[in-house]
Amino acid sequence: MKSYGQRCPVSRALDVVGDRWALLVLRELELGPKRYTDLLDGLPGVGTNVLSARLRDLESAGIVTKRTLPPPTPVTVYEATEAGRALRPVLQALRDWGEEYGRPIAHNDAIRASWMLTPLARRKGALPSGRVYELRVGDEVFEVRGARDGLSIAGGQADHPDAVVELGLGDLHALTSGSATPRDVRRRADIDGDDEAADQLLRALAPV
Amino acid sequence: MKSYGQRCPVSRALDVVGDRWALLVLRELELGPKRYTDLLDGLPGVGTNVLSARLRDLESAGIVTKRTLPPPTPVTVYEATEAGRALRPVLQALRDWGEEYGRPIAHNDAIRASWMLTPLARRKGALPSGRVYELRVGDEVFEVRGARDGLSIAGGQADHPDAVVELGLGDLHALTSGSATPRDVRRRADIDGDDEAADQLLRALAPV
DNA sequence: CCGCATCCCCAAAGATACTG
DNA sequence: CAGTATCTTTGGGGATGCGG
Repeated sequence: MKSYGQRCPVSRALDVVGDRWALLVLRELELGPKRYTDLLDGLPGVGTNVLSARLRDLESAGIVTKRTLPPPTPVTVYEATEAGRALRPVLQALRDWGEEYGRPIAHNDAIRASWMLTPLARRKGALPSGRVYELRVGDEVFEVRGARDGLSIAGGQADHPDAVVELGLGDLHALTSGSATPRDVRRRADIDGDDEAADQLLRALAPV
Repeated sequence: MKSYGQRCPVSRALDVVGDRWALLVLRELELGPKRYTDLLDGLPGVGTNVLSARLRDLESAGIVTKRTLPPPTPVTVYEATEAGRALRPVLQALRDWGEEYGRPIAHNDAIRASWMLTPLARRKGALPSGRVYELRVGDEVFEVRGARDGLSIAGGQADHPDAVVELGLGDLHALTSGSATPRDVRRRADIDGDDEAADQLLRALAPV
């Protein structure tokens, strides 16, 4: 994109992340590194050329790094750098504003589990510290951990989780939006491991 | 712009304010209502057609309102609505990020006094409550007020200011960036009214 | 399959001239 | 002053192709 050419920190920020899809790429990387195709799936509507261009831009701006994981599965993943993680307050401010004043929800909007889970990260005291859970929604898998300052969520499988909970996209949406209780969802969820832990996880996903 | 079509508050926010120039229009309205031509001047590089399109978009999105001031000078001004003012945290987060990670400053960047002053608004306890100042930089005029929770800045002339301080763009930049002291700037400033008040104002503009 | 690059087309932005 | 009209240029959406 062309620079605004203004000596103003707002416009200088937008010179870097003001391009279409740019901030949404960062949103996708909030829960950890992702592969190109997973980014494509998390950004429905983006063209493959646009995504690769945006990743190149963000990489040369020092906001994203491309890393190749070691064998035996040499996949390349994209990851937010320090500067990229520093955009979290921007994303959070946009999220807060969008909830209240953004475009109204349309019934054919695309939807992803990670979009519902990201705002729950760093929620205070929702889960016992040290507990590890695996949450599966559709083909998305997340590791949820209880930490002393709240809960953390990352994309990918969990190591030795206390419980594995699998539920549908609709159930997750109902749960996080408050239109269903943890108890409601529990009956339709597929639970593996400690039942008590699974209950903790479901309660942690419901609004306070 | 085309909607992202995603049920995510971040993208739903960007559906409304993600267009080029949109957030910068809100930046220009942070210090109060502005006329079309003043917006043009505060947004160097924007085309007249693009600005009018953006204002129309933002108005129909309920973020900006167009108001015609009563006679004898029937000028039309644009003003941020409640939803527009609610974008302040977004602008502030972008400002913070841009300071540290944004595009580096170029020597031919355009520059405006208001871009330097906006981040100073609502600064805590910088000026005695109730005091009123007028600050003139080039052809931009601002009203600065001491309030109990900090200082407030608005565009336009002040009513019965305790002091009127006029200084150059370079001096303001030097002052707010810390490369010049209030004492340095004072000698080159044009001061009208209470000298003590003028000193207060200059000190309030310098970094803590 | 994954990770793009290329191509074509259209919509939006840039630039400038002009008007009520 | 406050825009509209017009033209050019750029960037994004969509499809396809292609090497590893």
